[in-house]
Amino acid sequence: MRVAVVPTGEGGAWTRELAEDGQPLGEPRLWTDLPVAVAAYEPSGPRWVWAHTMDIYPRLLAAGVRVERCHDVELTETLLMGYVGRWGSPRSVAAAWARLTGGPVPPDKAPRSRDTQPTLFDAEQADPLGGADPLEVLLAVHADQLRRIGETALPGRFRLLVAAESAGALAAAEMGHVGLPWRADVHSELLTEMLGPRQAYGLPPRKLGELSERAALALGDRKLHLDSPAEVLKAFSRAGIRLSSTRSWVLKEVDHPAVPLLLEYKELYRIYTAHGWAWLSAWVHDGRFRPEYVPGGVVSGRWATRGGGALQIHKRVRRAAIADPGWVLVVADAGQLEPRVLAALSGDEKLARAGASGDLYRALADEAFGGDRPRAKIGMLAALYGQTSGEAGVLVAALRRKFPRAVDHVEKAAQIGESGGLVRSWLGRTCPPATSGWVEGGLDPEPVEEASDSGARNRARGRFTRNFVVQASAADWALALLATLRTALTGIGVEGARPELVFFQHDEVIVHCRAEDAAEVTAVLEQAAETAGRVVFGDTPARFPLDIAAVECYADAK
DNA sequence: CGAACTTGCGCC
DNA sequence: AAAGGGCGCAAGTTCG
Repeated sequence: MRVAVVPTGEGGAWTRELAEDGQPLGEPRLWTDLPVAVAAYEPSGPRWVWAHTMDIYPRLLAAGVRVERCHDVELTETLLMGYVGRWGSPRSVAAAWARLTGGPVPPDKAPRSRDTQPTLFDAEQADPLGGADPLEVLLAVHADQLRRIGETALPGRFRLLVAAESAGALAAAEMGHVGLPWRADVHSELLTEMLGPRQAYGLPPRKLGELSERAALALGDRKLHLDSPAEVLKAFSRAGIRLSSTRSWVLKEVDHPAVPLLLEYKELYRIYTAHGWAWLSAWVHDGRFRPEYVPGGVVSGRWATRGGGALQIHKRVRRAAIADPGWVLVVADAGQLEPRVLAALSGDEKLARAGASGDLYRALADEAFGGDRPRAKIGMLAALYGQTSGEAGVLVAALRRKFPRAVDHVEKAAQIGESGGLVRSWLGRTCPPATSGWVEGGLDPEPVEEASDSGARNRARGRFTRNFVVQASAADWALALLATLRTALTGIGVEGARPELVFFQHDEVIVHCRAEDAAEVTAVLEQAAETAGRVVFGDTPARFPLDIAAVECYADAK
């Protein structure tokens, strides 16, 4: 059964039971309390149909209510509009309703920020519906979505995509709610160790000051401002060294006494600004780092975050992610995921078998690169990213001789992109069109470019679509893993001390659990990875094993 | 003055 | 001649 739910704006909710095809089964029901309504239905295992998980579910979690399944209408609308090449069209329920009824399509609101708490269908939103009943509108849009899903080329896969995307949104809200265990005291000590003690507001820590002073002196300008690339370039040029940029890989090639100082400064400065004390006080509270995940925030289906930079936690500060006493972090990452996904996508059984041996790059090296593993890896990544410079082109050619199906698959995706076409992930997530922005009713005209520029742009587009098919299909798999996992974990441990999913980053998950539950969690993880592979890719010889480590500290996992 | 863009780095 | 995908973030820089 499905149950549609619309918050009333005064803390209550309207609900209505639906059949699997979206047709209403009973009459609308008014509840004075949203969490009570949801908690009442949840034991019967419904799929909740609601506008936007990240609006509703955090409120439920705050009230202690967890749900198993949902259909997120906004995320689904985004997938469906993307499927027909209308990426960037407004995705709200009101917009979908307007398209359905031929009314004027309201633009989406600006992205929700952390400190606003908008309610869908509140006063501000009531207008776009033109007085229509919000529950009726939700029902109509949902039923229409089910119809449109049925009309896609591969409805079974698209249904799975919608379910996985929606389950991912549930997981995102749950992870934002529970947070990654984070020891602020350990983090602060770490910073002091690396940077020197924290200074008064605005002043850089001692070690940064010393480094920048020494680097500036070495470049012969005591007042040189290292944070300004332009100034640094000028200083090097005065020393007779012309640089294309101040990127660290460029600097590494230069023999000058200021270079090692500058490189060390850059690394420490990075940690200071991105993961320093300011980050700590903004994002870590009560022993947990609580980022705001944005499911579907990346066109490829990867998540984004809004603040906190949860998907870019610097390796050196992972030392502060420490399990609660008596608990452990079970860290699992899908090693070599993208080449394995490519094997499944392309039906390249030979590549799949290479992956089945464990270390895919090792097997690749033995098969096609005379045992040279580093070259095998570069060749594979070059094929995935479209790199042709240096040695890469030769390595891709070598790869292609032994694994033609896999390499041809990404080459084909690149060709489609270069000629202006769209590509899709395995489950049907579609890449955005080449032009920068779709506006409702037509393409945004772009200024005419020089012929040479358009060639470069087409090739860039080809690299994008080439990578999209693999990255987005890997995201399909990762979402299926997450969906399987969050359900499977509820059966482990004891009430009040269940394992909790605390982190997800593209191809890696962290489960926080009691030490005595770690073995069971590990088994469930392995099983979930297996299930995700089978559910998403069906009958394929490709394997998607997880590297799993149960550790007290995140930094010890790798 | 803030907005919008650029640079360079971190993660995958 | 060169040709590496996706992001977020913070500081610097430029623009209105």
